[in-house]
Amino acid sequence: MAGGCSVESLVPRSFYSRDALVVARELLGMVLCRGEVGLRITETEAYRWPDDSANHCRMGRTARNTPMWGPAGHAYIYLCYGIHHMLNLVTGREGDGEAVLIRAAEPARGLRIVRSRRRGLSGPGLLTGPGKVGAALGLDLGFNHHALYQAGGLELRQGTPVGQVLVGPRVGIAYARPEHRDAPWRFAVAGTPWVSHRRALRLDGRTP
DNA sequence: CACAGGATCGTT
DNA sequence: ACGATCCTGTGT
Repeated sequence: MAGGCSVESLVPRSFYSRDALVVARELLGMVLCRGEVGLRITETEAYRWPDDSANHCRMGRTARNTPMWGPAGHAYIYLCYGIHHMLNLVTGREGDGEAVLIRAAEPARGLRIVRSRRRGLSGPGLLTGPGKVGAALGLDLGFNHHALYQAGGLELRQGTPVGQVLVGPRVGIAYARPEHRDAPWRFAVAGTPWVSHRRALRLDGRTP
């Protein structure tokens, strides 16, 4: 009906069925759509399997992390600090516990609605942070397990190519083992203010 | 710009 | 108890 996002093609299921590191990088520039709102992804983090002590799946299967063990292309959403709904996209092979966290985006469509869901704010502070992205999309736990490759509800659509890519360590995982805490598994679009914790990022050696 | 503290609740 | 966080207030 009202979905002006549909001019871009849906990202197919096969896109997600690869290593979280590959998917995290390629998600940059793609557009998350829900109703009138479209958000162009500018920052992601990969949570890998099996060797990642920062992963919610590190302790094995629990009620919360159930979606991460399922098929790729579905949403894993969890409540952080009792307040924020964090959006992850499940990646890899079914039975692996891996996903990509969407950490930041820039508004592509529906800025009015985004601002209304974000206290009327303007500028990069609107969408630079995973809790902010969840709020801007109006997400809650009802979107857990949702298939992003199907039209309707929450969708991922093809966007515009990105230029150079920034890489750096993931945020908020000080508890992880050093080799995982310091691993450059965070990715961001270079040259845009719509990215969080930019200080810890550097230009990636091998960018197009 | 940097840092401290509170909010708030499902998960472990 | 503790978060893959955010916002506000205070100080440089």
